[in-house]
Amino acid sequence: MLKEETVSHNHNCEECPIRHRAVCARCETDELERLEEIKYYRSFEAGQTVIWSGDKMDFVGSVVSGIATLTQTMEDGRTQMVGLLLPSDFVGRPGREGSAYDVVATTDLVMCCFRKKPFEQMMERTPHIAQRLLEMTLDELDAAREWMLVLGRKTAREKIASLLSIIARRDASLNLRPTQGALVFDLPLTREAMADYLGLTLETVSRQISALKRDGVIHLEGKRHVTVPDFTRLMEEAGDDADGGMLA
Amino acid sequence: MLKEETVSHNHNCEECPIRHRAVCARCETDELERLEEIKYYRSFEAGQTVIWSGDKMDFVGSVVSGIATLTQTMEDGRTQMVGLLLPSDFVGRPGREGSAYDVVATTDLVMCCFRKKPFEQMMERTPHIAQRLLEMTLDELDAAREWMLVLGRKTAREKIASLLSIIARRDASLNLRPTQGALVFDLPLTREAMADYLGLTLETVSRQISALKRDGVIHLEGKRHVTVPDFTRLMEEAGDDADGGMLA
DNA sequence: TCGCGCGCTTGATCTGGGTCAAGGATGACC
DNA sequence: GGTCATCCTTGACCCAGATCAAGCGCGCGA
Repeated sequence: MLKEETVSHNHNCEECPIRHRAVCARCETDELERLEEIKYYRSFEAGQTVIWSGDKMDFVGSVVSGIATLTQTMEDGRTQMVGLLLPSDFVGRPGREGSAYDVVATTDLVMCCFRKKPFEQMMERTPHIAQRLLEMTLDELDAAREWMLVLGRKTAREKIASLLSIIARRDASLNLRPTQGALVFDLPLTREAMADYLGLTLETVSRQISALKRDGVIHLEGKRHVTVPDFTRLMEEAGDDADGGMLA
Repeated sequence: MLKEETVSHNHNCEECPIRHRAVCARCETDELERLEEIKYYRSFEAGQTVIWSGDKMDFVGSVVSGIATLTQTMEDGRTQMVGLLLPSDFVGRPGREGSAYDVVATTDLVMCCFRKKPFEQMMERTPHIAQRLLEMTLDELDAAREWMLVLGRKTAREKIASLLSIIARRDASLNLRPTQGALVFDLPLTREAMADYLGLTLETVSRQISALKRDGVIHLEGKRHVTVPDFTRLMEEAGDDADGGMLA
């Protein structure tokens, strides 16, 4: 099967693409040097599982490139995605042995990993890291709570529109593309993964995407390439205040 | 209308009932003394709003006694509860001006508050506070993600059972009541509040509670007083692994 | 003691999204 | 170029939970 590969040649932190957004964002040069000593890269192919729920995790790390998902599964197979990990997002929890979720690479994925023990020790000595991690965790908590509203109270159509607007927004902020005019991006998820994120079935996802296309809210090229001619319209379809800060 | 009251006589941190679970759990005596200088108590009556979403928050704090809820509301009135605040839980976010949610007291409530600015400054100088806050935030994130599974994938009956088991568990851990045998507790929420937590209507909540009663999973005295004769049975009804750690 | 309101229950009916089922498109590999 | 698998779409039907509606019971204020 697909074999995971540990990349040996260390990249330089200073020119890391996620340098300014990851856990290490606030670190000084000397702190970076110490981090560099305990870091290593790992690559995963699309579809590979990074960690299984319950497995012992001996590392924490950041997504450098690619996309991963955090999912929870019930005994009977029902699954719910509980997080979408984009570049700069943090994986793992200091101070906990096992992973609470399945982490799966949905695209080819590169992660910058730190061995957990040394990282935890560094955290104690390096407030910049703990501060940044707290800030990131609070942001994730906000995102999770926003998602609770989506899951609990929105219609299927609103759910799809919400997901599209989140992906569009994240994509735009990552690529620093100007927001005016049409937004264009690729869906990083299959219909099934979207369904798992939204608490729907893949059939409903497909139908609602078709409906949004029919109504001119989005435009599709192939199955994955999306154009949003009017972002405000999409926000309305999502049931959000149309003012919601475009610049995260 | 109900008037909020600022309690002036400061209680002593050392003998505070939430001393060992709140943000200050890790603080040394001297750190507590400094906290004590910037702290004050506020009381709210059942039904009062502590903060409105969007309002400027000039404090953060801990729930000392009573219960509050965190809710989000859409323009058309649909509302979703995104958090249940029990004694020792933290309210507010360092490093952010406004509140993202409505915070409402559902029972009479006492909070231990800190002015935000001084608290933020103390956090920088007192790693014990930041560490504890990170730990608590990570726990809340786990809870939010567990709730995403409930909202996205569980049936109405499973949702009710999940809520009951959470309340039972929290109640048991708070009151250090032994878990063996029947669990007994009072529901701190109206049917409507439960519906808002679970992404259901209050009618469905009522019907499912009646059904669980009819099936002997729970026993009701009045509308709020619940007896759970067999906790394992309740966990099964919730769709959870029956092993899920009883001792949080 | 009465009456009123709030929180709750229960019934009847409707409907959004799930389920089951049948293909269609695309791309990898032989 | 054909086969196969994966991902996606669309249709027909069904059901869990929403919606609409009526009424109960308890606590509180007059």
